[in-house]
Amino acid sequence: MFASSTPLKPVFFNRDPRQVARALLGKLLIRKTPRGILAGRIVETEAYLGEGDAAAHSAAGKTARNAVLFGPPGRAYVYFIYGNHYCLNVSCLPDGVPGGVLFRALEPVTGIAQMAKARQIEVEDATTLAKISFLKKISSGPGRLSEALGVTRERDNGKNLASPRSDLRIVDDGYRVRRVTVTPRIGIVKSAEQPLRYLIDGSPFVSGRSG
DNA sequence: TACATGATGCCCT
DNA sequence: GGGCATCATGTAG
Repeated sequence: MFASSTPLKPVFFNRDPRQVARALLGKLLIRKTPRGILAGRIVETEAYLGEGDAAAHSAAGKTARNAVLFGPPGRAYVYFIYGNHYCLNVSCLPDGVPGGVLFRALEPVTGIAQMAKARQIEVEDATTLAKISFLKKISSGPGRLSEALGVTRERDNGKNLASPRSDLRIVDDGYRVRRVTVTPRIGIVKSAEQPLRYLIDGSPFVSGRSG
């Protein structure tokens, strides 16, 4: 499966987070597990600029927690928040320059039953798997998609998402995004007015109530 | 060592 | 549309 897919190269991430956030829409985020492949199409992202962006974790300088954001591009930055949830980001820009993109929502593509199980969502019968209302519950939100793919800081922080050998990686399967919507970011206070949230226009799988 | 806070999601209304 | 669980991290003292 995904035989025609091309793994993204590290250079893909070696640029401004705004460019990366937009370019990541439509790509596949893939997790290899002993039980099978899990995959989702990226439909919503947010850019965090590092320097000059008060909302970014890197704003106050490099610490043990956020060191990945300051490292080489294409690495997973995972953090724990609100005592409940993990959030997955990817580092951008060259080694030494902070910046990243937060993955906010995926459209489930492969391993849907396994992802639903990880999310503790019940599958009543076979027809459930095709319902949009069901699919939307699996990975429409940063904490949700992390739980669906089993992403934790302990397992995945610092992992190279651009390596074909990695069990967590991003590939291009040739899907073309028709139209992109840009809005302010979600759930932040500082620098909340900047339009740095990117969505595939019309996708029912983005986070939030309306879609 | 203590404390405030947060790039959220769920449940209830 | 709003309350709340729950804890790692950073900063102040």
